[in-house]
Amino acid sequence: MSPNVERRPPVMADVARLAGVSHQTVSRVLNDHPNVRAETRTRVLKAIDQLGYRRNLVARALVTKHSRTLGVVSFDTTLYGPASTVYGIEQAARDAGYFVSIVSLRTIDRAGVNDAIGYLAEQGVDGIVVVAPQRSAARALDDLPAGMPAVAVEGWHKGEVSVVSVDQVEGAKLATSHLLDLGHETVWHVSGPADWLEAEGRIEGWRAVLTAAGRPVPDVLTGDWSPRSGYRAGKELAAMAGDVTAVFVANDQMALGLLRAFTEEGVKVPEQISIVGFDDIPESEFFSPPLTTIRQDFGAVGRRSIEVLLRQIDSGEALPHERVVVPPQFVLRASTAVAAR
Amino acid sequence: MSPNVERRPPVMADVARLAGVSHQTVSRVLNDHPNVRAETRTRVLKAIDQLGYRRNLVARALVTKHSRTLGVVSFDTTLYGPASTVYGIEQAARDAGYFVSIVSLRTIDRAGVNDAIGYLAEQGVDGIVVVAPQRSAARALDDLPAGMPAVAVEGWHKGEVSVVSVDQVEGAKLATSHLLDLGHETVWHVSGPADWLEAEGRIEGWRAVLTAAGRPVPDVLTGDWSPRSGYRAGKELAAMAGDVTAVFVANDQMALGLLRAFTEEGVKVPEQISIVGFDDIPESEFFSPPLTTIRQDFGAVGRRSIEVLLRQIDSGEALPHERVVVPPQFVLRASTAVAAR
DNA sequence: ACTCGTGATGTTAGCGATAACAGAACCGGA
DNA sequence: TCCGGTTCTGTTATCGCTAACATCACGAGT
Repeated sequence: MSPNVERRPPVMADVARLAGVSHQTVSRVLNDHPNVRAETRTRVLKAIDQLGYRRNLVARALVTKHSRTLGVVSFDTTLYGPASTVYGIEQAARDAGYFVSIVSLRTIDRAGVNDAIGYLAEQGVDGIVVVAPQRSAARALDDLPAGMPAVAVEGWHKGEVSVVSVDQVEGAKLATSHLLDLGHETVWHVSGPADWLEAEGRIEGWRAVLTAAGRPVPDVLTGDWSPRSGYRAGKELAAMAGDVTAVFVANDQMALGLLRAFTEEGVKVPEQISIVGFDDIPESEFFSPPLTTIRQDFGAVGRRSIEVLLRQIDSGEALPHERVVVPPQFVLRASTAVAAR
Repeated sequence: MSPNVERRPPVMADVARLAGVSHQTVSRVLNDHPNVRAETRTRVLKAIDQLGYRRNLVARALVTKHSRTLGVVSFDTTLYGPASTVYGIEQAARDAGYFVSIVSLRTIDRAGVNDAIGYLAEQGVDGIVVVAPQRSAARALDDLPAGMPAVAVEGWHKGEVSVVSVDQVEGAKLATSHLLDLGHETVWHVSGPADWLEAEGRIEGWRAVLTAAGRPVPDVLTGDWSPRSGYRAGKELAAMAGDVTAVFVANDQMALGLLRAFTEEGVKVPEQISIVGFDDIPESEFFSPPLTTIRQDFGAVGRRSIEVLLRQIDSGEALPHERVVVPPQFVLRASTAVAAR
């Protein structure tokens, strides 16, 4: 017999009625508008509390044109890199008072990324972060909805959008130089899949160092980031044991595969072959032997990308495109040693 | 000199004007309402295409009371388990035509989870998935907004909400039984942190098997899921090498730490000590030795939780609480062997 | 010829908030 | 005392869409 059998959540007007003010005053209290008498404010606050009122951000977004939601398009957030990046993005966004809506693509291609961006645009996000590590995905950024603030992460892209990424080339140089400094004649490379920009950057840095030092540049072995592909590459490399003394592997998971293959083939690391990985996943320190690697600060990448994006959103117009580069860090552990003579 | 210097995105009325129909007819076309003449439909579609119109889901949500967005509250989505679960949730949600808004907590406690749920509720999500592997977080589910469809994942909870999870107890039994079957006198256990429900379930299963077999139940060593904590536990265990012949470790990352510690201490796996892990992360197969472990199908957990949640949303009312259990799977590899006599 | 049902379309009224403007109360200074 | 300017509060319009109802044309049934 209660007057409201229909358990409708309270709206601003209900609060206003209970507090004996207009709904606009309630709105003012909620938005910290200065011109509200302290006594009125507390009365409103009390009413809000009493009714368990929560503001409806959908209605608010409709009139303000701002949803305080950011869209993130990513690829396979199961992988350590994307997962960490997205985590960093989400943390930074929330600290800035934004929500994050995520679309995680199974396969990545221009159409898929475009669809995702379209959905997010319909949903009214204020800006979009595209974690686009692949060339095909990066291209999708060319046809963003006009005026939509956006930033690409880990996607090298010379075009119409700001980019935040770890300096892959530099990281690869660090790894390769380290190995050369240890006295190795040359360094082999197990790379990531061809379409990935990160894979390309790492090849580039590796090749640059070898070339600059006048060393022979061995053929690249190509993996797919998985430990299994590293394992296969490891078997190949083990078969050439005499020739190969140093390998730069494009990520830590593949490096684990190499380690396993070498163990099976009786190749000792680092005595016979030195290995450097890339990423510094939490496991690397406990591989056997602990892996020398290049750390990527994914958290920083996430934070910086939100900074760039919010700057665009706040300015309200198209800013010149930024290019933020996060430096990689060399981590020395036990998988590398002076070349055997 | 263009008439619309102000580049406002087109709205339904613009489309209607161009197509020479009312905005309501445009709405009908967009929502696949049957009563629209084919010729009219194509005309509208053409106008939509011509203007590059996208519907405003915020306005739609305001009137329909459905945002077609689901909220996900999780903890540290950098970890393999949560990351995979969230990925599965996102995929399943999108297949069902829902967006996913994510809040990733840094530290997990009742207040934090409550805040997150509150934010999502304001944002107008149609339902909430809480990945609540800790007791403190699971309790937050008791004060969900009334009428909000919700499901807990990996959180054992006897209360007022549906739960989807992998059968931790069963997994632990599988692991422990395997070790006993191999002839080990008893099995030691390195567990996860105390507050975690999964850690508790694994202890429970392990203890149950030992007790049922009338074996001594050693003290539990407690870790924090990290490889480093496993490493520490490994050092302790290595010091008791003679007594310890089999260890069930609560996750694969800690198992890696044990492996490393044992390698350093010259303890051979599986010759001297057998190890079983939990999770089956992609790396486990390439540990040295490859790790025998218990696989959790996180993708299935994500899918099932969305099924349960959508069922609640679609029914429009409070359904009886479900308890969905996803079976774990035993994966035999090379880190376990028959007990030395 | 006159209903009546049905399909196709248009008109109107909100959804729940904020923006913009309007009005009331109160202040100090001439 | 009166006036102009702050402060505080209320009223109205609006965001872009869908729901509900109204309207109109048309063909079938009597």
